[in-house]
Amino acid sequence: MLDIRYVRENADRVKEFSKQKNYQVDVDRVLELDESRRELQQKADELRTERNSIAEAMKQAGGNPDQASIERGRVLKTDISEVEERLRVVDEEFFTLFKKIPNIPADDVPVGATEDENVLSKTVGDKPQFGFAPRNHYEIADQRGWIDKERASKVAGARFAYIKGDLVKLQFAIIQFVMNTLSDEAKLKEIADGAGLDVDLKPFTPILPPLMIRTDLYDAMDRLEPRDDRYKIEDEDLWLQGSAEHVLGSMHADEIFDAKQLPLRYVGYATSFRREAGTYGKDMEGILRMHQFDKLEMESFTTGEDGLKEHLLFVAIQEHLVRTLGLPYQVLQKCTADIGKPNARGIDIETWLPGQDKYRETHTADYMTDYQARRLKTRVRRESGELELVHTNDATAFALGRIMIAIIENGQDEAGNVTVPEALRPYLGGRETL
RNA sequence: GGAGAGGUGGCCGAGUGGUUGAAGGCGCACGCUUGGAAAGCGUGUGUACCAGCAAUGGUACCGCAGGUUCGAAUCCUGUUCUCUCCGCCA
Repeated sequence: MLDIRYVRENADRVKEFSKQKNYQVDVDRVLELDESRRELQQKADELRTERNSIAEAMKQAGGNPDQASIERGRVLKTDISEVEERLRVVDEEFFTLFKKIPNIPADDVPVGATEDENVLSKTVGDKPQFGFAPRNHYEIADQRGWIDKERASKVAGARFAYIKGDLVKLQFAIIQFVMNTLSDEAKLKEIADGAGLDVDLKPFTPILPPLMIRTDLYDAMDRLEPRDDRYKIEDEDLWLQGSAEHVLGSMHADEIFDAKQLPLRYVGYATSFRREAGTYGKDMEGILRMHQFDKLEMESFTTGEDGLKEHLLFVAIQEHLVRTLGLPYQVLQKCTADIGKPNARGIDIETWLPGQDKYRETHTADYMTDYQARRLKTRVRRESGELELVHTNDATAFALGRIMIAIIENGQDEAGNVTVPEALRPYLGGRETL
């Protein structure tokens, strides 16, 4: 959520940015409602002031009954509840509309109407050359007995899979590799230096979060909508999370950090759930798009002035991870229409998939400024004693399914063996191929 | 699932329907003291919204939502979460 004071003073900019991000919001109506809720609030305050002073006078009088005051008190009571009811109605409409206003994009976010207008900012690594027609991950996995979707379909339906054998070992190797990298200060220094970033080197704390989240916190994270893409737990006020971001970012709701505690960095491992509504028939082969997938996700809380640097650090970490696995990739600066509603800035990394002869999205980095923190009420007390909202960043470390697809397709040979990236070998008993 | 206990400020912990935004303690900040520190002493120390240049003032908040009352942290109802015991269970 934005700061309403900002909207009052910059209505035209807010309208313009909302349009650039493809969100239709009636900003004028929001301001109208803002005005009337303040009027009603003031009215309610005045009535309560009178009620309180009557009660005070009554108290001074030793609690003796005074008919006039009692009468007046009764009238005030109904007046107050009447004003409160009007306020409640206005508030409801106000917040419903106000929540729809997206975050303001950072200055350097390219303006674009669709994801086709994302800007390619760099391409890294050489695509592997094969002396044969490279196959896609599913063909290889099928041959190797790594993925069983037929039985998964019997048990759970479409977009589920049993991951089996060496592919499971590979997943756990990747997890170890990431956890070790991100909790190592020396590694972070190497990454930050490589990207020319002067940042705090505090390591990430590994986290295994809950996979369910309450409605109010999900909404405060601005990740509940569209609900069609979420799984609701029947008879409970709970949803399955769609990304560790959702349960990590909401972790410190209603908390006030001491400035010294920041930056606070987490790397969470979580199985994520998505209904993939509206993608029927898309990416049905293999495990590229599943209802359930495992993901390593970074999340951090910083001061406002460190937020952008943190975002850049996250992207540098993502690049480091992909590069260290020897995978070719490209970095895209997402345009206004694609960064997402709570985002001020967003970067995608697409990794080369020879089997599809395409780069496909494997990573996203989101910089939310204080947009999420405002509703979560996650704040920091500065040295001066001032309270400020924190800035939140989240970014994929690895979406395990997708990165394993990339490893399989880039590392394949004609026989269906897969070369293990060197960085992962220590976690696979030194094996060079799977 | 059954039974019971309890949610008060950064933390612990008082609280008889009105002098309680909230005792007391801890913590923290500043000052005094000291060669320096500790101890000791003193002062201060919640959040949000509204008005105001500011000082400040008003309102709300004692898990949450209702209700009773001139007046609710305190009484009533519902609800939620935590803890303990039993049951079940990895």
